[in-house]
Amino acid sequence: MNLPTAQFWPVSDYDLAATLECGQAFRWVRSGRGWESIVGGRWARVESAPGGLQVSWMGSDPESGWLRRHLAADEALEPILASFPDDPPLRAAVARCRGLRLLRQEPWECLASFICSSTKQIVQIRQIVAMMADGWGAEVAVPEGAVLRRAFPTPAALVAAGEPALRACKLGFRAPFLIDAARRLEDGRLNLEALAGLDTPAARAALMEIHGVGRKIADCVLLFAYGRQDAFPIDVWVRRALSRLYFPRARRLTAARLEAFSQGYFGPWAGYAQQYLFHYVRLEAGRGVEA
DNA sequence: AGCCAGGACTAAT
DNA sequence: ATTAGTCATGGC
Repeated sequence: MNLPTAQFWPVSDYDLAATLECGQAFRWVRSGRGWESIVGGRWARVESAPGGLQVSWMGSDPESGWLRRHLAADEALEPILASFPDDPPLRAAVARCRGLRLLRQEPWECLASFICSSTKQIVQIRQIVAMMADGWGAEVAVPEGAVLRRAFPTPAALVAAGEPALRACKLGFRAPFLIDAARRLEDGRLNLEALAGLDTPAARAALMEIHGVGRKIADCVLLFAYGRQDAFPIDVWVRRALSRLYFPRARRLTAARLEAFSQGYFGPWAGYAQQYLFHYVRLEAGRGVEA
């Protein structure tokens, strides 16, 4: 009954550590030699194995599409990497981060997490998300000894929790932003499912109606939850990467300049290229990836 | 101890 | 149309 289903997936070019700890998602936690998380309200675990991934999830349903989709395990990485511009920065990033995949996240969890992310370190974002799940996430079935046992809280649960309770989770000034987002989903002013049917600029504009969601956070959601490769989040690290690697002697780089460059230069998998650059410069910065 | 973090908003130039 | 100040909190 309360037993997980296990499968081996043959997959090449999959670096779990890079994928799960590169700051695109915040709920995958180490569990022995692998990682576990709650994905779409279901407990899951993944571990690297010779020639692929050893995965398990809670329940007896052998249907694994939801987990394959989340982990992007069916995506061929080779053509993606081959599409990158052949320049020194990306060659170095691919050499260092090969096997990094973009996950396909639940839109609400992704949106809520990145609302919490502004001027926070990745390790802190993980803590905040964990506290919110512990506080208001629904219990899910998990195997014995599991590290995680609660789903990410629903919008209604966070509205009910209220701003003071969210501030107690160290959200600070982001607490009212998160509640604004949750209310918009509750009353239908924002429909995350409908965003899938909009083009990227329209979907971005819809997300940016939320107080506390600007261009960068909107692009994170578009890329990490909707797979929009024309979304290119530029945070402090990517800004540094772009300016150092591609504009080494520009004195003053405006956001508009960097955005224009990122839109034209990186090709059909620009979002992927962005994450390779992000992870690469953080690794180079020295223990940039949190413990 | 001080600087910085996967920013965004508002008000003042 | 750009720029400065502000917001909260903690890792390093």
